[in-house]
Amino acid sequence: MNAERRQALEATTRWDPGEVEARVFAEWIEGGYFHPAAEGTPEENFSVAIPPPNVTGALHMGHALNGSIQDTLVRLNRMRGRNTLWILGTDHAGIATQAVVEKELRKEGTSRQELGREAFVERVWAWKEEYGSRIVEQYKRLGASCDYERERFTLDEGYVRAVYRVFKVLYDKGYIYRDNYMVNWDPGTRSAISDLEVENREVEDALYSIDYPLEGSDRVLTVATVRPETMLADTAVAVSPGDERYADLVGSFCLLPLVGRRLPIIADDHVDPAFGTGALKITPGHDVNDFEIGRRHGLEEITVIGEDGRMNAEAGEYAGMSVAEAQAAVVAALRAEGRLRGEEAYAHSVPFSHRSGERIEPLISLQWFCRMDELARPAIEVVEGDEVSITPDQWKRVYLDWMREIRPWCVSRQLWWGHRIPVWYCADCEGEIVAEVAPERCPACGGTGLRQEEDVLDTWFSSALWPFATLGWPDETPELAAFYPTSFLTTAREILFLWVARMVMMGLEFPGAIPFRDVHVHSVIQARDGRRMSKSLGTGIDPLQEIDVHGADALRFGLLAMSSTQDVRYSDAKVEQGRNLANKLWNASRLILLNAAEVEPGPRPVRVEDRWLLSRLEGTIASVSAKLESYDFAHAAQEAYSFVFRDLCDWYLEIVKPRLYDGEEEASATLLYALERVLGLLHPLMPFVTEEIWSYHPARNGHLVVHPFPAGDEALRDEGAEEDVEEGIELTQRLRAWRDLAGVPVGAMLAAVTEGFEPPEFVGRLSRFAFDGVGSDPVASVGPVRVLASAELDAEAVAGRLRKRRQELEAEVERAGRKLGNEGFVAKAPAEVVEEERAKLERYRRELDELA
RNA sequence: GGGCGUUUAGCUCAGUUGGGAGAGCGCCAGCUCGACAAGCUGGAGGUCACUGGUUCGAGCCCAGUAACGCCCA
Repeated sequence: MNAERRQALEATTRWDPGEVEARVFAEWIEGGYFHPAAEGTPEENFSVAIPPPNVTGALHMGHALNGSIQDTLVRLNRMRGRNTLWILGTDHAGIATQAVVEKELRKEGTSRQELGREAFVERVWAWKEEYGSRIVEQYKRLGASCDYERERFTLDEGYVRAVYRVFKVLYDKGYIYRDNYMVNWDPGTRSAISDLEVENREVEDALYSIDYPLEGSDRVLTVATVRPETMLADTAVAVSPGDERYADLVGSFCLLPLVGRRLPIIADDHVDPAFGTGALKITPGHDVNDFEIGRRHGLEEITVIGEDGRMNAEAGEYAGMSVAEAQAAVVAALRAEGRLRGEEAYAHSVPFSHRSGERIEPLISLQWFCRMDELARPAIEVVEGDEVSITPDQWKRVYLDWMREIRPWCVSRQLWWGHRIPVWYCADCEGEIVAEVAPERCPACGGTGLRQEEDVLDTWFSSALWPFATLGWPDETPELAAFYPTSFLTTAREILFLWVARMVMMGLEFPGAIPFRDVHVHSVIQARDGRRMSKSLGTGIDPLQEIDVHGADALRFGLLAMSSTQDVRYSDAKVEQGRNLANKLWNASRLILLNAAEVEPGPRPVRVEDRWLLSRLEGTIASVSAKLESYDFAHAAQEAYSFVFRDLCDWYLEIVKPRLYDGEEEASATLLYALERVLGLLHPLMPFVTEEIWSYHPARNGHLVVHPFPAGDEALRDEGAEEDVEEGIELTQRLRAWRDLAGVPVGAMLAAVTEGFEPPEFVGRLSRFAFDGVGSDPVASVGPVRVLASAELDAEAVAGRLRKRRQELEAEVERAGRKLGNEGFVAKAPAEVVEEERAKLERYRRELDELA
């Protein structure tokens, strides 16, 4: 270390991440450490595909935790010498991105319709070029060691080929088809959305009872509905097949009020005879259940609400009204005709769009669907057989439950931004052509009047191909050969179905292998008050701001430390703990690096405490490694923290200081060796501070990011040393506590003797006791130590302390005695447990005797 | 309606196969001791949601109750 560097290290008494992080990150990029050659096999290599963030998005806490987890494992494996690829990129987020650009257009007083499709799509690309890299840049702030040279986007040219290939193959297999079917129509985005994009919420509505007169009779059939306006599209009334009240009516007709249409009265199992009057109006055009009933009975499907959310021409005099206006008008008309029997408050579950927030309008619409049952079968088997493991365990069941009940997926969206569905319609023969590249003429009739399907694919359709499309599939690229299947995937549970399940299905169907071996579902970080973190609620906490204040290492450590198998609240304290650990490590390193003699680092223990430290370090390395490998990040972080604070700093550095200042070679070599291993161990968790400290280490011969991760060295394990030093530590703490409670001045050196026990040297030094005491009588006992009388001791305080200790011991003797007096315990508990209890009792009795 | 999860110190959370309740933060008292006040030393603080059961012994196992949360329909 030159004089300038030395001076800088001396002067920096507090870890300051600000300038360092950007500089260190640039060094990593320059070194090309994140850009592996496409060599080796997926079994030898380690690869991860990032859950692609939305291109319109900004880094939030979910990304930050997810990124911290991935980067920790990626760095661990890279340091272990595996060829490691972490591929990143963004998805095009059809609805979100289109919405952002449409908003811009509105401000400019224009619209996408005015621009036309081609110009609009160009405009979105321009937006993407300008703002789309924001979130990628933010991942760098976190320290994420992704391969930024292999960044991908779901609308890249190559990626589009993958999407079209998949569409064509699934179409040819008959899985993808076009059908008039009931979909979740989102009036907000004017597009169909999938079941998974719908959220059901409790809503307080009114339940109206309406009398439908029976044909040729004075009787009426009363039905209940929360949507009276849809009665205009009623095509039947249904009752339960077993319902005796209506058995005679099945097969006859009633008349639809306001409209006058004859409605057949049918019997269907779906009707719950206990709900309302047991008679249900059937509106196949506007209700999911009614649609199913309608198809079973071959009912007419009438549509009275249009895609704009307004009543259409079929609604007659109500045409042009919004749904709410129509409802009011229909209710008023029914009341005027005396058909409204009742109205009561009614709470029920209503679907809303996750995309626009608007209430879903179930509509029959011509859409593209993908049948999922065949695709799901193998995806169920690989998880049942643990070929793909999902942890924590509960998520495996959730995945399987959903997969076993899987339904067709509506994959078309009425948008312009996305993968335009690769289907062309022939104007001449009305043929339907599916092709990976635009056909010039119709293969059936040779006609050239081809028109491409207007709709685009659901963004998740392309995201489902992420693990292999990012590696170049459908081409047989070196990347695909080297890195597929990927090693693991970590994600939030909310996209387990939306994304993870679909990746498994597509991976098995296309490259023909599972996309990843392990899926780890991480916790959701909630706001400090336990509410959901959300921009609209104003409860979000910005990870970049936390990085600005505390440093990326602190945030990473904090997030890992607070993560769990359940949801957790964001903990500022844990992030501060991370910051404190970085600072502690920095300062402990300064102590070592500025004072160590110029020696080759290596374990050179001379005293029991040296062997203790080396052994504890081995234990920590083994334990932290095992916890990281099993996705137990919180305990790994906790253990690393505790080793640095307690073992290394509170005890070892305090114990070894005099030898370090004396320039003792053995102590220096051992400390430098331990520091090297600690930096390696902590690097995956806190890459910046460890890399920066490493730059001052005399053994450095390259960046820490590719330094070998410390492997276990069983030869350094020493149980005896661990026991001896732990005993010394405990005694030191008892002596310190005794001093404090006996009111001894802080600096005073106390005289004492030990009986039949030679404590390690550091015990007396750190507790300020001189064990070579001569002369006066013992005035107190602390374990094996007899404290001798001296002027520093306040007799009354000492006596008080003695009384307190005696009370403690009496309570313990009483407790142990009672336990051993229990015949059941002595007879049935394992012998070793009983023996342990006897030994305790003995020890307490002895100390009590000594105090008397 | 079905399923899952949670309830432990003032706060946020750990508690492995049942054998004397832990951490971080906060709190109290003390400490400019040649790395660090983002620090050091010592301390206080818990009817482990509730009820019952199994057991020599339950935070942990079983049954039930309550509150909160999530997913699916």
